[in-house]
Amino acid sequence: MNRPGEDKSGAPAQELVKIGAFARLAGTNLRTLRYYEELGLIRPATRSSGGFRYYRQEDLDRLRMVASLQELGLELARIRALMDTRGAGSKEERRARVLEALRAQVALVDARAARLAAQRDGLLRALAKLGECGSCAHGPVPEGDACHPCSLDGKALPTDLGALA
Amino acid sequence: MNRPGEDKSGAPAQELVKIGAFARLAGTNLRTLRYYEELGLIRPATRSSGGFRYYRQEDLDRLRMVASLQELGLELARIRALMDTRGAGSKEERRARVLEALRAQVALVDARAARLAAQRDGLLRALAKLGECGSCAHGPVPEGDACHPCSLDGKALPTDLGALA
DNA sequence: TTGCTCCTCACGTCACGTGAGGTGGC
DNA sequence: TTGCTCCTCACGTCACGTGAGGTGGC
Repeated sequence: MNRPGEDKSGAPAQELVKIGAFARLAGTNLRTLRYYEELGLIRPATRSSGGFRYYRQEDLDRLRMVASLQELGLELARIRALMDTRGAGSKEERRARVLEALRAQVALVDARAARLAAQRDGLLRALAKLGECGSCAHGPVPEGDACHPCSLDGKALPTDLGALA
Repeated sequence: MNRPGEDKSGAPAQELVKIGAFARLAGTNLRTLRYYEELGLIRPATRSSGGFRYYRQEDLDRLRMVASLQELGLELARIRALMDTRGAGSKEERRARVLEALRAQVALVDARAARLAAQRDGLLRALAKLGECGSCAHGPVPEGDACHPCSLDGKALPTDLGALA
C-alpha cells in the first residue's frame, strides 16, 4: 500500500496529487471530479492500491477546458463528444468540429434568451395590470371568483392572473 | 361502479370530465395533471369508485393560471405557495404577495439573461479566435499539446480553448 | 366482449449536493 | 494510534416523459 509514482529509490516519477489537492487547484470539488470521471471526461493518472485517485498537474489543462466549455453553456455530453474526437481527423477537421459546436451553442443561447425576454415581457405586463387593480373596487373574493375579463376594461387579464389578484 | 356526479334520476349534477378530456381542454397531458395533483396544485372535483379522476370545467381556471405563471418562469413550488395563500388576508395583502412574487421573478429572469449574455459573449470571442487559427501553422498535435498561450499573439486563448483547437 | 381510457408504480433525465458507513495514508 | 483524506454507494433535486402491467367505463 504505497503511493504510486514512486520507484524503489523513493523519488516521485511525476508530480502526483490526490483528488482534494487537485480539486483545489482546479477550483472545483471532489464530487464533480468523480462525476466527470464517470462521464469519461477526466481520469486520474493512476490509482493507489487502496483506491485513491492520483492526478498529474497536466491534467489540469483538460479539466480547465471542460470548465471553460461548460461556462459557455455546453452540456457535458457535448463536451465529451468534442473531446473524444480530439486528434481524430486533420487539423482542419478538428477545427471545423469545434466551430460547429460553438455555433450550435450560440443558437441555443439565443433561443433561451428569447424565451427569457418573453417571460420578462409577460411579467412586466402582469405587473402593470396589477398596478391598476389597486384602484379597482372589484376583484375576486376569497371564494374563488376570478377577474376575467377585467372589471375595469373588460379585457382578459394578461397571463390569466384573474384568479390570483 | 357508476360515474360520479349523477343522482338517482341519472342527470349529471355538473359537467364532469375525465382526465383525458380535461387535459385536452387545457392543452396539457395526463402526466402533468397527475404531477400537479401530487404537488397539490390541482385536484379533481371527485373520483369514481374505480379511481378515475373527474374534473369540473371550472377547474380549468385554476389550471390555466398555473400554466400562465409557469410561462412566466415561476417554479411550481412558488406557484403553489402563491395559490395556497389565496383568500388569506385582505385584498391588498393578496395583491402585495403577487406583486412581490412577480418582482422576484423579474430579478431572477434578469440574472439568467445576464448569464446567457456572458455565454454569448464568450462564444463569439472563442469563435473569432478560432477563425484566426485557420491561418496558423501551429496548433496542438494529436498527442495533446495545447495552445496556451496562442502561438500567434502570445495571449491566452479565450476560455482556454487551447487544448481543443 | 371489445377497445379505449384510465389507474398506479417506477425508472430516466442533468449536474451535481449531501449524507452514510467505512477504510487509506502519512 | 490519531486524524484527516479518501473510498463507494445511494438518495435528492425539477418537471415531467415514458413505459410496464393491470383494470374501469360505456
